[in-house]
Amino acid sequence: MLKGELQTLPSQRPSRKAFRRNNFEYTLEASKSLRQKPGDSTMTYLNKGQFYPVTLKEVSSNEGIHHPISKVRSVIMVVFAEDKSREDQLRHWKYWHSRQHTAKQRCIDIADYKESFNTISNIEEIAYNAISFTWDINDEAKVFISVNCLSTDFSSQKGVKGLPLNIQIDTYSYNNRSNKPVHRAYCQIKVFCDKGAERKIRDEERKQSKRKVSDVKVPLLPSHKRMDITIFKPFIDLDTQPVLFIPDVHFANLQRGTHVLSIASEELEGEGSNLKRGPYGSEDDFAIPAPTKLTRLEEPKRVLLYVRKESEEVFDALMLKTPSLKGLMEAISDKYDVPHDKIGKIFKKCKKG
Amino acid sequence: MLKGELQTLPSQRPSRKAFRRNNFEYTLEASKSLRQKPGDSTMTYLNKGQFYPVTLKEVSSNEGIHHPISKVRSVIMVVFAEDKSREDQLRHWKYWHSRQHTAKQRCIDIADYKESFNTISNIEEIAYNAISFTWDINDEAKVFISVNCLSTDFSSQKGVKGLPLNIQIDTYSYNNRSNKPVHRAYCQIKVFCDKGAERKIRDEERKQSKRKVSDVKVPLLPSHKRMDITIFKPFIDLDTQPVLFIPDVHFANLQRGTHVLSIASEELEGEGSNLKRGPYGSEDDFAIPAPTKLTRLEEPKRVLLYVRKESEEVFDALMLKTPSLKGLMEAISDKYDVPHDKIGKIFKKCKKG
DNA sequence: AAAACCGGTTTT
DNA sequence: AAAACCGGTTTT
Repeated sequence: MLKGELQTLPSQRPSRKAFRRNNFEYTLEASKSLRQKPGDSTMTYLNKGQFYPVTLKEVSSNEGIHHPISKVRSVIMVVFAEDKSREDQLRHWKYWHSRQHTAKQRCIDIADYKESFNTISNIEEIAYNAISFTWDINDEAKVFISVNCLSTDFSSQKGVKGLPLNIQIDTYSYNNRSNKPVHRAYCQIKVFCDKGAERKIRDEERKQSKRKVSDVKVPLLPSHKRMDITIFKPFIDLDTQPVLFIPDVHFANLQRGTHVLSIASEELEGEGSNLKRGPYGSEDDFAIPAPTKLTRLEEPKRVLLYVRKESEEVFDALMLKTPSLKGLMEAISDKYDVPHDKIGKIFKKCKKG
Repeated sequence: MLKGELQTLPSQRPSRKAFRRNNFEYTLEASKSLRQKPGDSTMTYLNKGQFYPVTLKEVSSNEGIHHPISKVRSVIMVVFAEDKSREDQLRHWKYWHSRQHTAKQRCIDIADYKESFNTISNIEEIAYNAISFTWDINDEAKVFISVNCLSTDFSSQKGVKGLPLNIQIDTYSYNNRSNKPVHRAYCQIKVFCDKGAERKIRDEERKQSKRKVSDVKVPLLPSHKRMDITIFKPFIDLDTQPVLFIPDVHFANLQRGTHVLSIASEELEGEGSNLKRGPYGSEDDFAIPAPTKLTRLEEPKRVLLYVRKESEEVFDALMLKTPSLKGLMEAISDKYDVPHDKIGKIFKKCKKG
C-alpha cells in the first residue's frame, strides 16, 4: 500500500465530531480500465483536451443537516503518480511546457459550462496544473476538467508506455484557514491522443475475452456506452505540499512593459512576509471574485521561491533547449569546447541580449 | 519514372567505345522487401549501425581485357530518397546531428575489415554522409557499410513511417578528372532499430501468406536465411551534385587551438580558387594516402560555401535547439516576446558571449 | 467509431 | 530470434 493511503475499513473511519464534516467524495466520469489488479490503484483513461465531469460532495454522517458555514475551497490538480520528488515533477512539466506550441498552454483546464457556474464560484488558475474554486457543501459541485498533456509527452522516446498521472483534489475548510487541507483524494489516470482512451478499453476487452475462452463468459457491455464512474481514493497524508507548476515564462511576461518586475523581485527576496498564505487570497475572496490576471501574483510563495532558487533565469534558458538533456549538453560542450560550468554564464548573457 | 532514371532496355545501352568502360555494377547484400510494386523502386531494409557488404565491379562488354589505366574513385553516400532539395536534406541532417550523443557521430561508416583493404585504398570520409575510396576495376571491390541514422530519426513525431534513404555510389574516372562522375547508381533503403529489418520482412511475409490463402501457395523460404542481394539502379543524371553534410561543429572544432580558423575563412571567401576540384585531392592522391584528418580540409568547396551562406553560425545555433522547429520558434517568441526577426541577433550575441 | 498501420521497445 | 506490447497515426 502506498504511503499515506487511507485504509477504508469502517473501524478506521474518523469518528470524532470534528471530523464528521470532512468526509468528501469526488467522482470522475470517464472510461475506467478493466484490469483491477489487487493492490493496484484503479486507472482511468482520458483523451487529451477532452472535458470530463468531476463532482464534489460532502458525505458526512449527519446527512440532511444544513450546515450554517457551508463554503469550502477545493483545488483540482494534475500531478505525477509515480515520480514523487519535486525535482522530477518540475523537470517533467518544464520539458512538456517547452514543447508546447504556445507558452500559455496549461496542463489542466476547466470548462466554462453554465452547468458548472451554478455550483462553483471564484475560479482561480493558481498554477498551470492547478485550479481552485469555492463551492457549497450543501449542494454537489460539478466541474468539467480537461488534461492537456499526453502521458507520453514527458519523454521523446518512441514506442514506450506513458507516465501515469493523478488528478488530485485538496479541499480547504472555510473555518480553518491553514495551508493544510481538510481532505485530499486522487484518481490515477492516463491521457491518450485522439480517441485513444476508447481504443485502450477495446484492447483490454479483446484481451480479456480472449483469456476467458474456456472460462465463464461474462457478457461484455456493448462497449460504446460503458462510460463509468471513478470514485477518488482518499489520501491520508494532508501535509505534503502538492507540486505546483508555474513556468518562468510567466514572470518574463509579467516583467515586460510595467514595473511589475521590481515588485515581483522584492516579493521573491522577502520570503518571510506572505509565506503562510494558503489558497485563500484575502478575507473577502469568497465575496469578490478577483480578476484572474491579478490573483496570479498571489500564488503560493513557496513555488515562486523554488523557481528562483533552482533556475535563476539561467537554468530556465537551459531547460528550454534541452530536448534530450544529456545529449544536448554534450553537443553544446563538444561544439564550442566550452566546459560545462561555463555554459551558465553564456546563457546569462543571452537573456540580456 | 523518376527524373534521371536510366532505361535498362538493351537498345539504350551506351554502345560507343568511350562508354564501354563506364558500366559498373554495385550490389548490397541485405534483406530486400518483398513488395515489388511495379514502377516502385526496390526497397532494402537495414539495421542501424550494422555493417552490410557492398560490392563494386566494372562490367564493360570487352570483358577479360586487362585495363592499363584501371584505377577509379568511388563515393558511397547516404542521401534522402524523396526530399531532393538541398535545403530539406541539410535540414534533416542537422536535425539528426543535433540529437546525437556525440557530435562526431557520422551518418555512414565503413568497416575496417581486412577483407576490404585488399580491394580498396585511400579511404576518405569526405563528409558525414559520404566516404570515398580508390579501387581497381580489374578486380571487384568489397566494402562494409553501416548507416547510423534511423529512418525515423528525422522527425520527433511518434508512430509514423520513417523516411526512405538512398545509398548512392558515384564513380569518378582516373582519366577524366572532372567534377562529374562517369557513373552513378543508387539503392533505396530504410533503416530500423535493433533487428527491425528482419521483423519488417517477417511482417511482409505474414501479410503476403495471409493474402494468398486461396491463391497459389508459394513456399516461403525459412526466413532466417533469406538474405538477398540488391543490385544498384543506374541513375542517368550525372550532373546533379550530391548533398554532402558537414556539420558546423566540425569547423568550430578545427578553429580551436591552431590557426586553421583564418585559413578556413579565407577558403570560404575565395570561392573561385579550388571550386572545380573533384574528389581527388591532388595529383598523387592514389600513390600517397593522405592522413584523413588533413584531407578533411579538401572537401568539396561547394558544401563549405553552403554551410557558411545558410547558417553563418547563427542559423546553426538555432537549428541545434529546435526539436520541433516551429513549436520552439513560437515558444521562444512567446516566451520573451521577441519578434521572430530578432532571434537571430540574440543568438549572435550568445556565440560571442 | 473501429480497425489497421507503424516501428521503437519489451517480453518470451 | 520471434512475438508481443505500446500508443500515436492513418485508413476503413
